[in-house]
Amino acid sequence: MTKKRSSNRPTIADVAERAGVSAITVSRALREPQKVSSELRRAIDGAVSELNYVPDLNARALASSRTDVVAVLVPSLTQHIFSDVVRGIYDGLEDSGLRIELANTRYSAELEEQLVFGIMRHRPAAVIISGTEQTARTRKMLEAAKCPVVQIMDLTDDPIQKIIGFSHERAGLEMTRHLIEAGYRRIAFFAGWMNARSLQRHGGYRQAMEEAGLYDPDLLGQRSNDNPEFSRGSRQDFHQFSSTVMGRELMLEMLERRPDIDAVFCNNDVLSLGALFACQAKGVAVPQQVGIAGFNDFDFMAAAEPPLTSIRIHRWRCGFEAMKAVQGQLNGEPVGEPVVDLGFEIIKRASTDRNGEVAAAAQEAPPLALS
Amino acid sequence: MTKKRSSNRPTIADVAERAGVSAITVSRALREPQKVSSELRRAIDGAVSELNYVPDLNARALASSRTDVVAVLVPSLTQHIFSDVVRGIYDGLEDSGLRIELANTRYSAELEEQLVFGIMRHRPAAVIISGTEQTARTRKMLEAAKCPVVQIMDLTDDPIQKIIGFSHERAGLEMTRHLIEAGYRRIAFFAGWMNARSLQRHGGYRQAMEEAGLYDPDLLGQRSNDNPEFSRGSRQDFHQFSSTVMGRELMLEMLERRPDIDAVFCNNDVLSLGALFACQAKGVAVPQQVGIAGFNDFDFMAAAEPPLTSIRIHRWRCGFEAMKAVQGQLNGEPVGEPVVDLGFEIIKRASTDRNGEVAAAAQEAPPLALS
DNA sequence: CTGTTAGCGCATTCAG
DNA sequence: CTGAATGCGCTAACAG
Repeated sequence: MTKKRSSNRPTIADVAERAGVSAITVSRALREPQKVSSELRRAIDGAVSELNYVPDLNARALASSRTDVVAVLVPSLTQHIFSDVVRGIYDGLEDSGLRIELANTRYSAELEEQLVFGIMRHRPAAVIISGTEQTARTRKMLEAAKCPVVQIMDLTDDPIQKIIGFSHERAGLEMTRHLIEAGYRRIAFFAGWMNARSLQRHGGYRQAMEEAGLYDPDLLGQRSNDNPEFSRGSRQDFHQFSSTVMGRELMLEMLERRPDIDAVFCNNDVLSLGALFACQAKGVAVPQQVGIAGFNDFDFMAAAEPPLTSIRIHRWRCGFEAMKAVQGQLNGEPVGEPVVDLGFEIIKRASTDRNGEVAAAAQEAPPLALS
Repeated sequence: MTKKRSSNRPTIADVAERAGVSAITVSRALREPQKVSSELRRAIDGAVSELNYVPDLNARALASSRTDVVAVLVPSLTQHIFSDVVRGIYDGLEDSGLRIELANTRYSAELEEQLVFGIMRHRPAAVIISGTEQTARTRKMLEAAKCPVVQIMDLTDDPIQKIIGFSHERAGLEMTRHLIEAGYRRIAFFAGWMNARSLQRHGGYRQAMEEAGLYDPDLLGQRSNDNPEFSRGSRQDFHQFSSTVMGRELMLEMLERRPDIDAVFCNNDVLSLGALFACQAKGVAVPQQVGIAGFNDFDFMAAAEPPLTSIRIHRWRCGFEAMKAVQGQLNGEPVGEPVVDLGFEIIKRASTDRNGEVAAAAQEAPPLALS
């Protein structure tokens, strides 16, 4: 009878035999070297490299009912805001030996639920998930998972376990106040893709405008969300809805429809870039005739002509801290603060500098340091 | 004696008992429903949902020595070129039930080798990996893996199994020829982060320039690659090296050092955007005084003022096709063509339209009225 | 510090 | 179409 061993990869038993020890000693030498005498350790290491032994993590997962996979769910892979978050997560990995299973929820709570269900079958070591709009079933699965769960990129009083993010509403509020203080009055809001967080930002904008007696619902630039492309099967993603092209279109339309506007607050830097190009194309002076502000503070905002005002959010850090929180809990540390507010900063640049204050300062220290 | 069962999740045996069948029938009903009578299937489905049974994929992986994990390795998560590829890969997943383990190689072949080693311990169903610059050991591991391996985003005569991409050298060549045909002569090349593919693009540029007797090595704008930040532990990624800020800096430097240049071919659209802003800041007319071309054709290129010429590459499709190729092989289909060239398109826009052929009317607009 | 025993939960034979 | 026996490769729990 032939042995069942379909693959002829060496197993831990082969290593044990070769090193003249038992399998469990090999297992220990690999996972907790300090618990094995250096003599045996040397023999085992030798056998491992001679045999080219590679542990089977699936078997390990089954035997120990633990894995080294951290599941990460984000609504988009192409919006830099999330790719930066994901990069922060990866940078937080370092040499932890953990691995990332990344899932794309496409801003759909239903799809997210399906993905979480699939992920649970893997028994992940931890879950990092964006936002707070999980379905009831998703939340239940996550609560039942008995592993660290960290929500990111938003805030709530009622996190599943822990949430690390910032207030979109306050950010929208403060930026709008900045625009009002700068002297702008008819401030449009460009929405792009209206997800829950966009709505919060708009809520802040609305509050600030109402406080100042300036709110006008007509000053909203957006596209319908009722687009069949957003359905699950879509391959288009929704990325076209927060594109520079759309920012340009929205601005051209707004200049046509409401030529009296004197500023636009864009829900997304990418839109604000398009708005700037529209102004350039129409000969509209920024910031004198129209002020422009974005959201996220991507790198191009500082490089634009004129440099564009934005809200710097700590997206990289959000991912990084989430990963560190996961690792801490995996090491047995307590959960700590359930709500971590990373804050944000209003970065004032020339595009909203109607009175030339920033420009005056910039005379002394040019924004771009050349080599 | 207590049962070992640490977790009290239901197992396939519990379902079997409840449904009055054997475990293997449950297993089959779940994986190949058509091989089980509809009567039993109903009973099993009932038991599954009553018990809330969720199969343990780690056990399945161990028993079948197969997994549903596709490992994907890319050099960066934040450059849109790769986030678009990754999105294509995800869009290709559809309902295949496959999962993605995504790894970030940070443009380091050594890190890539370590990551591949780690991934192999998971016995992935397939591997999708960017480029052709794997180390010898990486290649060996991949060849030994006995699973589908697809390389992407480049071409080579000697793929590990299959490669899907396009020729960076030809793209560089054809864009440079376009610039020369448009009447430009002193054409600078902005490199940004000089990886293997950037070098190929530059090779194409150089060839075209030499053919025309125009090559001048002094017309290169780049930053040193010998930056310690690029080392493995870096949290900065190299993203600053292909940023809009850097494009602006490179252009300002070049205008200073070689005021005679009449065009720049940027290795990356993001750089070209910065170059455009630099021209605007200095009052340099695009495309009349200086032509600008990029690489990738990101969405903002069409929205810029003036719209920017670029090379459209099929990055989304590259990811999508790679995923489809993987699925095909997993379904037992042959590998097919080992080298799949997806090509590229030169997208000519106003920024290189020196003679006003593309958009005569669009250039009527008055010069930018910005400070 | 090291070894023995006994599974982890499922899928692969091969029978019926 | 269904089932019984067996082991995938590793590690937990105890013992020595």
